Amino acid sequence: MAANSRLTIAVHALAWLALAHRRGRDVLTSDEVAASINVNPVIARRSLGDLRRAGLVAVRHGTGAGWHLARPPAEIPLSDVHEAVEGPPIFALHHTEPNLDCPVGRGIRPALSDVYAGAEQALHRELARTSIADVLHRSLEAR
Amino acid sequence: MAANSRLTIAVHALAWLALAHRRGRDVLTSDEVAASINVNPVIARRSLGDLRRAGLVAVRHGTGAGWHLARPPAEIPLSDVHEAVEGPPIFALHHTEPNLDCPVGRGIRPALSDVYAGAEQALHRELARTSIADVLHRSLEAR
DNA sequence: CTCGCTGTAACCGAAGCTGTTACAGCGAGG
DNA sequence: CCTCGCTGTAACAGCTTCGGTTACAGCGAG
Repeated sequence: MAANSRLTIAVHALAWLALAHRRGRDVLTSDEVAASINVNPVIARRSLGDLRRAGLVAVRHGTGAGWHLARPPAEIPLSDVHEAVEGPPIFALHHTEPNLDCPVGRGIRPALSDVYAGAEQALHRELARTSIADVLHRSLEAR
Repeated sequence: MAANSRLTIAVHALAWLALAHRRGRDVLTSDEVAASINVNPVIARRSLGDLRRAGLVAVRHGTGAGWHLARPPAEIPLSDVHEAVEGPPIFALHHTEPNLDCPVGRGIRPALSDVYAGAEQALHRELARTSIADVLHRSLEAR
């Protein structure tokens, strides 16, 4: 049960909001979003809250409340979604300080930090190549 | 304490083996490797075991036993190390099957699988640009 | 045969994530 | 101004993963 499905949940929610809007539904409640993803409504609200803080969705309160996209789906790259829901970095350095009597132990951390930063950037660039509109389009045709 | 430092530990071990070899030490014991990384010897052995299964290091048994690189350090890209010690994939799909009554729920999984596969490949390509020899060189000069 | 090191299994504690319950806050509509 | 539905968040349980630790069997050079 313990893996990073946060990006999956967020992308699913955004794609569903985009499709609902195209069908004339201006807003969806968190329960409706959760029902499509098949997760607990609180999970959906947590994800939607992350997306709201990142400015990707907006919420309406009161009677007839619900969520809607804050931008056209073609202008939401997955890299933005990833940033919005991002958990811990992919790679971690040593938990405990390496042995500084060893020449490798003294200099390896900045060297690895550079490599890991480059790897995260590469990931980010790759995710930027796909938008929510792309995901929605491929989901609908892949049937 | 719960992050992926496995790649860090493996790269550190390989760089230390490379440096020791350059200094005339043909093999290192797992205790010596662990002392430099400052981790428990069993952790070092688990990592070295992964690297041995991937053909990156070799082990000598009996008296005078120890570990040594199976290839020159310049021919060990970090992508190979990553493959050797790889844990779970970066992104996971839904834990439970999405709601198939929703058009998004029906088609989103293959669409996301493709995106995630591309992201992992981008990561792999980026890691392939750096070798153990590069890491060792930068570690020694970054003082 | 001895001795040092390898190779694993078993277990612990910490941390993260999902799932669940519970409850305060907000605002449109009556 | 009160009601009602939905949002927003805290608190907790259960599961999994990871590193840390102990313990022990296996192997081979001398």
